[in-house]
Amino acid sequence: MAKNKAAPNRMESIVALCKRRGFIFQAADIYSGINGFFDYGPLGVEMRRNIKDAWWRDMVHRRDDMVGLDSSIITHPQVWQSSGHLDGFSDPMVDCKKSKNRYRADQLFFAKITVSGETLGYVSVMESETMEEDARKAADKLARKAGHAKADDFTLRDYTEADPSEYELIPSPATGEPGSLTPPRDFNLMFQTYIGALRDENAVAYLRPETAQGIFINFRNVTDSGRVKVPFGIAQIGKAFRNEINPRNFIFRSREFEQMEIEYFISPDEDVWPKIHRDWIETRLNWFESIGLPREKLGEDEHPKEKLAHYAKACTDITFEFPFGVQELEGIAARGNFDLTQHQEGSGRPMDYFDEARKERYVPHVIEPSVGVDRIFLALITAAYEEEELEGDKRTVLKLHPRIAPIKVAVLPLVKNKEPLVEKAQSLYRRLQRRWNVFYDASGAIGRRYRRMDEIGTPFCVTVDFDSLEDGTVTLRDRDSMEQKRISEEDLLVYLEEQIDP
RNA sequence: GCGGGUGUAGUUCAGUGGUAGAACACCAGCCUUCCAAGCUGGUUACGUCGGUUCGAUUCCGUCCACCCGCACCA
Repeated sequence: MAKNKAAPNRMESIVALCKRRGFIFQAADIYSGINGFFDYGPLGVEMRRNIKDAWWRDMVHRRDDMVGLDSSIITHPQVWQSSGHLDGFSDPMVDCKKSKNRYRADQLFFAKITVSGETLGYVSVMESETMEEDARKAADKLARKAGHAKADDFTLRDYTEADPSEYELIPSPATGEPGSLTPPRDFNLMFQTYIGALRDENAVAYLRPETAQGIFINFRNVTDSGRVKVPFGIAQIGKAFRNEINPRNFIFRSREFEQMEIEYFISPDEDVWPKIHRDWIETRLNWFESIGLPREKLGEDEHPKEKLAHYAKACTDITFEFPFGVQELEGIAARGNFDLTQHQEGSGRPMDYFDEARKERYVPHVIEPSVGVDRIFLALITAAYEEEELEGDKRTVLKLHPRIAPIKVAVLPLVKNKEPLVEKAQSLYRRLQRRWNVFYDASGAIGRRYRRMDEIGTPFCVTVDFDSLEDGTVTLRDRDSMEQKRISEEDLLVYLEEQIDP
């Protein structure tokens, strides 16, 4: 993972641009901010919508085998019990302040060592096959130091069972010295909340850490109410929340983010999933390319078998070369029928599907393409950002795809103190505004206005000048090439439609 | 969460134990017949709380946030 030396500066410039032009703000920055949360400004919200709309249109509307869903954010706790998130997301951790090592508290074992009832101290070992012997050796060593042959028998307990008074006395496995271990701290990655006005412990619920489970728990609702037939997919766009231990890299890893997930249900035959898995990888790569991510910055990272969850058949990440390194953009997992089976057991409701063609029942398997809106946003904006040198002049430009750009067209009267120009420009502006998010700007020199639009990624500028009053043509200026051509209003509309709504 | 660094207009930077200036940006007006640079005027800042002090943006501490490493990332 080669790191670009200029990367930090590039990231800083992009973050500054996002703030300056109203794409992304630090959340609650008037109160000095809140770590891991972001607010999207007037341009950011447009771009976000464009990403989601493009995804929904291409993955749902333009396919025959997909339907949508919007499930609730606050979710029944049993959903997370069944899915495994409740257990998997809440490991208490212990830090050694001296060695800077971090341990899972339930994997760190300790014992109080005594000889004839007299306390000598504590020993600690990491969970392993030989931990009993290791602890015995350490205990006897402690005993010999104190002039005894052998320590009393002892029982190992894990660190979560330690009494708070013992934290100071248990040695760190790294240093062998006590006093450097912190109390076990819960790293519960799910946001907890309470349903109802009273804080009743029985009313605990969770903000979803992923949208996918909302799809699984509605599987029967969708198959019972729609006319879907395997293979088919359910798509969902929505916010998800994770208590990331350390959010980093701007919006790349944040605590509140938005996912676009698909659960694509397929037959359980073993020869089926590899091809469909592969198809989805290709579909998604092509989609990324279609919205303006350069192919050479996209990559595939296939998880090795031994790193997969026990139920998973395969998982391939689509990666992207961010300024801070190559990172995961989308995960495409073949999850077998683990989730439906879990919910079938957890809820007691059948999750099987009757395949009319095959005249048999089965619990479908699933391919899960899962991507973050915010990560796509960051990928797009970092890929689009350019600082160009133009004959001693500098131009900052966001080369965003017209489909993604927050403002599609700027309408500019060449000068603003000539009434007929302003009138004509405004009427064109009103006309385009019915269709797209467009912008009218009359202030300042024309070149300055072009550059302002470059910086926020507006792909087209249309300038109304004195010839426009004579023959009805306008100047169309292209953001990337900076070239201009004259075009009639009617041709302009056709051209813009082709470019903006492919 | 640990270690290091940082925190002054929107941005990039000055500066001082006696409460601050610039450039660019932005807004208004004038000018302007196609690529940021004209004229006039204007808005905007010492992250937070506390301590020391007659007085703190400045010194000290706390918290918050950001950046860089490490760890973490089901």
